[in-house]
Amino acid sequence: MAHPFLRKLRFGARLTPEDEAVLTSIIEPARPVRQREDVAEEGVQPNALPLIVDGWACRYSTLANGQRQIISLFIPGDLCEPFGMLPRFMDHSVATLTPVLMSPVRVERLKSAVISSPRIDEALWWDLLVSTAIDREHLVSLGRRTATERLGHLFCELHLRLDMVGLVEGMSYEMPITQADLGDLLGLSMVHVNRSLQELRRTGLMSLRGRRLTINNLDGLRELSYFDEGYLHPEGANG
Amino acid sequence: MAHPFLRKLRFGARLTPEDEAVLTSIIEPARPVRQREDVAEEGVQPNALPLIVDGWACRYSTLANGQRQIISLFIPGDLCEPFGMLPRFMDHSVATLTPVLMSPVRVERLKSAVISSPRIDEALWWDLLVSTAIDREHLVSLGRRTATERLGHLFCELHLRLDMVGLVEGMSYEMPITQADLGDLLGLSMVHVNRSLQELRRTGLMSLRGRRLTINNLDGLRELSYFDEGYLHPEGANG
DNA sequence: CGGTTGCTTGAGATCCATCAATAGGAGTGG
DNA sequence: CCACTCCTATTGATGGATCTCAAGCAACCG
Repeated sequence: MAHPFLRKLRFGARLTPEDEAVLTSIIEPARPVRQREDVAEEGVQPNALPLIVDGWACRYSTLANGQRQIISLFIPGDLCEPFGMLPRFMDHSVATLTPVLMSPVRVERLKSAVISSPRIDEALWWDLLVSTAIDREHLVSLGRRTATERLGHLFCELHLRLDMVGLVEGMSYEMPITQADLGDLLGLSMVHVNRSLQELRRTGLMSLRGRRLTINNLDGLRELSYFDEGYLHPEGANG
Repeated sequence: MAHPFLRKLRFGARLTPEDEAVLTSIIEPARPVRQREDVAEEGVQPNALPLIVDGWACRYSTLANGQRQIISLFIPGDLCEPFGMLPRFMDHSVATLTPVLMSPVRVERLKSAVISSPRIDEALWWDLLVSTAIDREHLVSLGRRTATERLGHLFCELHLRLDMVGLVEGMSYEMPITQADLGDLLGLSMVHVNRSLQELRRTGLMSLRGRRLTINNLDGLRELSYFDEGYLHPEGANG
């Protein structure tokens, strides 16, 4: 099975076999990172971007009063520094939520890949723009959706994102993070996440047993949470 | 007085007089846009980015139930499409909040300016990265700050952003948007914005009479709202 | 003036947080 | 295999934060 990074980028541009070979060659061997560990940039390599191969991670911010807010959620195939190719300043921390396999991607090799192929260039810009669109939709959730709507919207989004990298089986997928993490992601308390999940289960639209999430009624869940897949651009940058 | 766009970019790189001349030359004459009007990209020009010269605008999203969430707030000197130089898809609408003077900036002229000077390149990347940092901090506010904290944080941020473009006099500045707009920006109801503003006034940290906001105790307001100016990088990309 | 827009206030309901306690499961060491 | 601990999920009770509905007021503007 193809690398999740490749699988995802195929949605952003029509990559040729040569493009895929180039991309594959710049992904260095993955190394394990333990659960709940900060991924300092140097922890990987200087001038290298952490690419998730397996497991989930996040970018987060901590307020002076100790509250945590997860800003972005990263799943397999995601670059944890989508702006990595740009001059950048490290504003926020990146941490794993589960055990993670992570490959360092060297910036200079990524840059030469971009120069070598306009399709790779297109695919990486598509990835960056989709990442920022996800963050914006996240912001809309925090501002205007109720707890159950936030959860429903997240699960609809994850259904599409995980499907792009081949991690959906039928209508179900692994959801390996804790309810406390969901709270930090969605701006809710852990207790309220728990109760809202129960309410979602009661509607019958979805179920969550153990770490496996199953969507029983996709259209219903989308309607409940005002989900419109457009922002994920699964049809590519030119679609 | 220099153009607000120039004033701001000076914080991002050490522009030479030649750089500034190049930048000035690509800013086309400003045209007025009425209050509360959508700024369709074509409304300005194809392949041109709306640059705010005077007045405030925003990017927003509307949910299926009619609720509005403002995603980004734009003040003089801001490009309403910070990703403008990239291939992009129009996800969200841009609208004016006040009467606005807006200059179209042609993408191809911006690109050649970037190529002509590494300092212009640096300044524009700095601007883009600060814009996204602002959006992230906004997300943190919606997720984890109370109503008064959100307002206080916003006013601290605006104090710095407006100061960069010369729109702060002493400790006060014009705050020309309505309380309903503040609600849509901060994920609150108009009524609650009103009451939270009163509470902030009661603390004496700031006051808001008419459309003029005055900060009486900057450190106090920052502490109240967990404001850390770092994300705005007023010292430049290399600071 | 009369209409519109924005601001303010009151009352009541709802959503969500906090505090506290319990239960289950996974790992760990004896 | 058992006792222990830690982590996660769950439940109840209560209070606080915020929303909604409704009304009144002030400023501005044609």
